[in-house]
Amino acid sequence: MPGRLLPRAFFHHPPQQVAPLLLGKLLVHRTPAGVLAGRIVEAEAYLGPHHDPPDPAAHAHRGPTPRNRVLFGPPGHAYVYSIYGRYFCMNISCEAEGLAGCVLLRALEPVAGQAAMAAHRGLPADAPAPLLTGGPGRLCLALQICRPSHNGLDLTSPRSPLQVRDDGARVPPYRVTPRIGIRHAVDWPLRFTVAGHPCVSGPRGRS
DNA sequence: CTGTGGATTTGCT
DNA sequence: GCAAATCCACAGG
Repeated sequence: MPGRLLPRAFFHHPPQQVAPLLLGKLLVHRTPAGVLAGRIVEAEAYLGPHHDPPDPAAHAHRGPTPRNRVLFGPPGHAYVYSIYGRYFCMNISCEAEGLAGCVLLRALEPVAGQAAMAAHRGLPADAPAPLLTGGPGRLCLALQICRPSHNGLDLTSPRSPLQVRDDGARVPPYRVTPRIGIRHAVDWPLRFTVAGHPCVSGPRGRS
């Protein structure tokens, strides 16, 4: 397994602070069939309901529900939810227990298990990387992350099949933009993208 | 290249 | 009932 497991303290901060630090880190999924891993190149922060002003785009903004309860638990856990009935998206809980900030992982650069990722996505083995993991729904399909199996997993446990690791790569130069695909707070600068990376989602990897 | 609509979970009004 | 942190297929220019 490449690199060092990120400790819980890494996530014990507000999401707008954690999100840019996640750029360049590895999301690693150990499966019975092999390791699937990608480097994070795009992430969005969603603020908890304690924040002033409240973040109307966050799932947690109306308080805990059966779906979002892991956001209100300790930091460093996976929050996986289904969207539009077809796809899954993955977040990492941040801040102290009771504070429901999180970071949505929106795009990865494939690092290990590319052929398996392509198969999971229903694409030929030599499909271009952006089609494998460029987008929040795509990366969950490629890495086989779904609800309920992965929802609530502790990403900082050495025994967890799903981890975030640091292989020593520096945080790359990045841009800050408004978040994608939301209808509220559309101008809040909470999206962090690796500058010019082809796997960043949106038209032509919109910066 | 652009735009449109379908698939069908979850939770709130 | 409907809106939502999406992706894909397909139509038209």
